[in-house]
Amino acid sequence: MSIARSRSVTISDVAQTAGVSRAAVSKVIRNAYGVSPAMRIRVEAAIAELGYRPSVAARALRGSSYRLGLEIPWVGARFMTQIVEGAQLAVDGTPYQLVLAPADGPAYGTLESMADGLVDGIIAVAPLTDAAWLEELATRIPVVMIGRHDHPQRYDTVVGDDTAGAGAVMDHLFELGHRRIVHLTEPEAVTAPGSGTPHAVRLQVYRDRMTEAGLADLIEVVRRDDSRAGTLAGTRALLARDDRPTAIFAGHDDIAMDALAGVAAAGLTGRVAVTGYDDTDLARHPLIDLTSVDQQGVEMGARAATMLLERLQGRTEPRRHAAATTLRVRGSSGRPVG
Amino acid sequence: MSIARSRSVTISDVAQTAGVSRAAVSKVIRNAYGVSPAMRIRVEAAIAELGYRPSVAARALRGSSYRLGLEIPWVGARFMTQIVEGAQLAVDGTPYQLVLAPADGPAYGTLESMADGLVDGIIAVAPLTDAAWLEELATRIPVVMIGRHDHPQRYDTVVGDDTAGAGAVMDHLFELGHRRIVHLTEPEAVTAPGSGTPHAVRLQVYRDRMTEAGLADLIEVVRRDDSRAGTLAGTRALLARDDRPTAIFAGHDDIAMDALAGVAAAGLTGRVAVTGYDDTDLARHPLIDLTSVDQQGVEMGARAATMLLERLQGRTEPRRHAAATTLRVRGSSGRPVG
DNA sequence: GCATGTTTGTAGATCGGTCTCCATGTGTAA
DNA sequence: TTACACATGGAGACCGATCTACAAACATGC
Repeated sequence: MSIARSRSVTISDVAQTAGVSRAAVSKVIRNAYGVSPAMRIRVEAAIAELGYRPSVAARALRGSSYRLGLEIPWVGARFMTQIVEGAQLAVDGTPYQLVLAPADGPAYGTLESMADGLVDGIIAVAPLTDAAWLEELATRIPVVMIGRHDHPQRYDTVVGDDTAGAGAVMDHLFELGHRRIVHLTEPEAVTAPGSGTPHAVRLQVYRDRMTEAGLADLIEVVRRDDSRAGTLAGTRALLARDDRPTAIFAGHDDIAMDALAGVAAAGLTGRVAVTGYDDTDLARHPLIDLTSVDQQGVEMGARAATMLLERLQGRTEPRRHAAATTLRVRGSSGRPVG
Repeated sequence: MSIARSRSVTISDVAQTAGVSRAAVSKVIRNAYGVSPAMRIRVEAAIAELGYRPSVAARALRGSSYRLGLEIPWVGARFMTQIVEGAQLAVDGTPYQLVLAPADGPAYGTLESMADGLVDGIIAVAPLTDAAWLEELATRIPVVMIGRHDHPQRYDTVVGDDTAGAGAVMDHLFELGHRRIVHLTEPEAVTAPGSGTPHAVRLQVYRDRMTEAGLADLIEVVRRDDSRAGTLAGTRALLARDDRPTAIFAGHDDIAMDALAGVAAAGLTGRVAVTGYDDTDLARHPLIDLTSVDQQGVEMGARAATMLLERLQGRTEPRRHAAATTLRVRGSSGRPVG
């Protein structure tokens, strides 16, 4: 007994039931000009009676799909939770729906696929994507990028103040008396000098501060490779040395979690300071208690969505929002030991 | 200087460039029958030259959008990471794209909005959604539900073996010598008896096992309310009592994290056993080291996506996949203390 | 009463594909 | 050579909305 897929209710069905034209129904649902109260009532009754819902595909073909696409690198990244939450907040109450698309690396494929008519606008967290390519994309569809330090012409950016944030971390560690500080960050590709990614900036700040403090020869950058296991091994090797670091400045909280795991595995919990970035909910957990930089991820997500909505209203000049940062000092960063 | 939004390349442009009809181009991109090698080459050249990409909206209007929708309750839920990862794996290599939609509660709105033509099929994690409503939805679009113990006629289900999983937890705690075991779970709505949600089943198993063990009067169910703060307060109140529980069986790992936080805040870390469910990546972290039930979330996500793809191929009889569970014993669950 | 302006509702083109015929060309069997 | 099957490409309807132009109805001012 196979059930035939039931064709859904179209605008024509509503028009017929209400005894009006399709155009009239369209006007009612779009709240357009030229509808008498009497007709509105009849049409709305018909819509309710039939349970009509406009087809997104048909709408998108002519006008807009009322969908906003939010591309994120990996659902598991804790920071993304903040971004998504913020974006959702900003979109609530508007006629727009948020749609998420997970992507890998520079996300060209995912971004293209969203631009293929799925959504009216795009918010993306894609630090590696080529700026020129994005400019071109932005000629086809409104775009807001999160976490880029570039100054684009056709899209908006929302970015944290990584210079201040990373600076606050370094200040904090120096004040505690740390000198042998390691920076644990993302792979090369994500931190290439001049690439303008948040992690490139944080890395640069680390280097600069170390140098300014006369600790240039203690500069050490460890990269997390793709596997968590690799990061763990790297961290352990680092901690096994005689001149092991007294502090680890991790590029973000997820990396910091790996660092904490490495420190714990080496039996050094509490004896090596660890700091994170993003102030994710885990950082607040008493068993983690991670010093981290709050860059207002929720606010960033909300701003990005708001900017996108503005663009959909017609704005074309680029905007840029820089989120302020606050260092949240917690138990994971103590004075140097041993 | 406002840049006009550039109209994108359509199938007609390609047809003109290649000197063939629109229908011919359509055939080529769909890999349909009736295309000579010569024409294929010309058309493909034109496509490449113009950088043509078919409009999803237009395609969806007639045929399919090649998008699969995955509805998830909350991006922050750790278990969802596994589901999404699995689904992504299963979809990779097919012409389909995965699209995520966050939802709240029963998700009617979100599910409707996906069914409005955005996607060709739906995977959803929505334990609260009414079964009859889903049956109706499934007449309009293929549906696969994750985490439901019902036996639907028109949609597929992928569900963990909650009876075995929760049973394994209780066995484990009993073996360790625990008697005063509290079950920390979701709000009432999610655990209503007979609702068939995973959490309702886990709760029932808890009750049954306690009763079978002659511990009926020690049964105690604490619910996490919406706020994390509330859960924490509840846990602390629980732990402040003279007859405080020696073990907390949490409904899933995120709840277990709250429980661990509560235990830590009460200064009882290591003295109260805590178990979770889902075996999320956090459970493996040495600072958390949480005993948890592995129900193969990645596999569940992958199965769900595969089932949906099968339905898109034409299958209509309902299928059901029950994932096996394995208890991962870690440091968070020790023998009763004090 | 008539010209004019304002509402109100409709007809029909349009968006960019898919898909069902149908016409033509080519190869093969009788 | 004729008949027929089959391979190939195209014409045109269609999907379900939006939106412009326009017609009809109605109100207003002189």
